[in-house]
Amino acid sequence: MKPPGESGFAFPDWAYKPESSPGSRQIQLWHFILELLRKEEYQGVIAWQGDYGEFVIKDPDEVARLWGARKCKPQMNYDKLSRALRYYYNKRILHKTKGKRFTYKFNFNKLVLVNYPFIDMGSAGSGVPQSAPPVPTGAGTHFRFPPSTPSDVLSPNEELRSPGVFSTVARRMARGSVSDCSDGTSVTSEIEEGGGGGGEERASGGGGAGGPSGGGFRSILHPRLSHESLFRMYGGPGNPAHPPPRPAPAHRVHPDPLSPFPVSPLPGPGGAGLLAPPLSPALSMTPSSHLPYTPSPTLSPMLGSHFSFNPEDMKRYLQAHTQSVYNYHLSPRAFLHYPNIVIPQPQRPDKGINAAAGERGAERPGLNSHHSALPHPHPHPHPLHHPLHLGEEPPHLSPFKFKLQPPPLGRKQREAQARPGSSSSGSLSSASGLGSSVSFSSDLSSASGSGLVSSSSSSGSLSSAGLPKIKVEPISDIESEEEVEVTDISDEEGDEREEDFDLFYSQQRREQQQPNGSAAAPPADDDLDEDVFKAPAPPPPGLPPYLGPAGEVRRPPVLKSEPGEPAAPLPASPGGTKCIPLKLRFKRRWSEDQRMEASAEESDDKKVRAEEQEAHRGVEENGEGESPPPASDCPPPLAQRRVSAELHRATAQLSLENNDC
DNA sequence: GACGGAATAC
DNA sequence: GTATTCCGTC
Repeated sequence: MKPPGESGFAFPDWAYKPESSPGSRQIQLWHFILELLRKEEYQGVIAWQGDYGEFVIKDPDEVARLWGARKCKPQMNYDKLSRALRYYYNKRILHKTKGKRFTYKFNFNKLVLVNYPFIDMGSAGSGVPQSAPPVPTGAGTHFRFPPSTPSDVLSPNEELRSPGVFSTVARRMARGSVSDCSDGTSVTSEIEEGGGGGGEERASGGGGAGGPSGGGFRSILHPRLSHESLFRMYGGPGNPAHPPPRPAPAHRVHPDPLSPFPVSPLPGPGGAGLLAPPLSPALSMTPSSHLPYTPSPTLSPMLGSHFSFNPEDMKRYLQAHTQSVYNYHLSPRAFLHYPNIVIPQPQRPDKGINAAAGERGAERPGLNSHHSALPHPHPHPHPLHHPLHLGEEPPHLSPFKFKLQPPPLGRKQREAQARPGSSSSGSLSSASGLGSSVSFSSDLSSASGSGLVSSSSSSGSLSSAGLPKIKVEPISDIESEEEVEVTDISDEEGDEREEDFDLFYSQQRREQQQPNGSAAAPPADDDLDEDVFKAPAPPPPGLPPYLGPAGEVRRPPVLKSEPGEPAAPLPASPGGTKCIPLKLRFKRRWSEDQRMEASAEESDDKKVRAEEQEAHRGVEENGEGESPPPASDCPPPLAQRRVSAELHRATAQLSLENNDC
């Protein structure tokens, strides 16, 4: 009905996109496996089995042969293929089901996050019970991982038998799966991009199955896509097939309207049904330990049916997983890859975040304490978690300031504070390291996006990726919970987890433990983090605080609790006995001035920021002239002039004062 | 059968 | 980076 480009995309493009598998220009083995798995004709050689995500290779040789054919490796055999599969263990894409021959299991967690970085989980503030209802996949059940369209989801009837769920492209791919090198491969590699090719629907495809979908996946693949794209793609819960690009929807940010869930993130008592999304086996793949959740087959209408890469499913899946993942110590790092991922924001004003909830280990199954795992450390209603849009974001669309959130606490701090019950008083609301950590990561992006991070004179590193220099690793221990049967990745996992936590916490600690931090505070002592979190590090000496007057913005209210004024170590009063460094004095003064001005003028953010930057620039020059200013925006002449004047005045004054010391 | 190191190809 | 190939080990 529709041109391939727009019609059902069933099989996510990324599965075949080179970009999705760096280093590999062809279909990846796991893609291939999935492909076979979903095709009835191959049920005889490979099929889903047992647990969710678990499959068995009934005919290793045949599978190998097929794989070999696809890859033009006639010499392929199960031994080799299995080697390849084993490599997936490390990547956590797969693991072996021990004790069962030729039986492996997908780790969809990994797959999803890795391949759906664009998925916005913002609406996930809602509460998807982390305990996803298991999908009863009886033997032979169709667990359609990849191929599925919204229509599938919406029409359970069809789902179980429509092989046609494959999009045209997918189908072609499918064909390719069995084709020999002669043409299959080439076709494969070509069409994937095209999407424009004619549609040859082979299997029962025909009309409905491939049904309309919300635009191509392709379009949203870009890691830096904005919410618009995302939501456009989703088409909103109500209308999955929403093709028309909406003009910069105002609700793009965590639009409740788009949330498939009720306003309240909390699964009301017994409200489970509502909260139970058609989760994929993915979740249950790691049912293990932490989640003594009770399977409730009745939860979702589609539950038993299938899980697919359908955006809806994926979204739900991710949301759910996000929740669970936090409880299970998902590595924040995983999210660092994807600034666009907006972690669910509980935004629940109430709350005492017993965040510790999110704490490792002790999970209360049915509970939603996990929400508190993602608390917004800031009281502000501000959607600080605004995903990074970098330059792409029209100014008018970004009514939010980007603020860096308190960096993560260090391990010690964490232990001290985030401990169970983590007194940590409301202040570090965060308690829940993870939640914050995540938001932190996204904030990082923001910061960098604002040009506040890159600084270092350097090239346009900013533009290149828009991402802060964060050392990211492909690993995503999304799975802190491994099944018993899972292969041994335990140690590595644990370590990573630790690390991840540290990453986050140490950042916070840095900020928190350095009352005297703002001005001086080079990354100081934080062990392992430095190399990982380059960007968020406290504003380098030469850099202006993120925004706003130094005194205000820099230190998040939550941290404010004690003696920790930025310039803290120094007497609050200018006339203090101590000798305040020129720089600091200036800063303070400047802040004051700014504040006054601000109140008087209500100048907008941008301006202030610019001014501030200017100011600091001035400081640098006057003072120790440390690092070059972020070659960023050019402040409005007006402001600049004013700033300049102000600067001079203040500087002079300060100089005088300084002499007293 | 399963695992994983090492070298290598792409 | 993702396989493929070999191969030794359990």
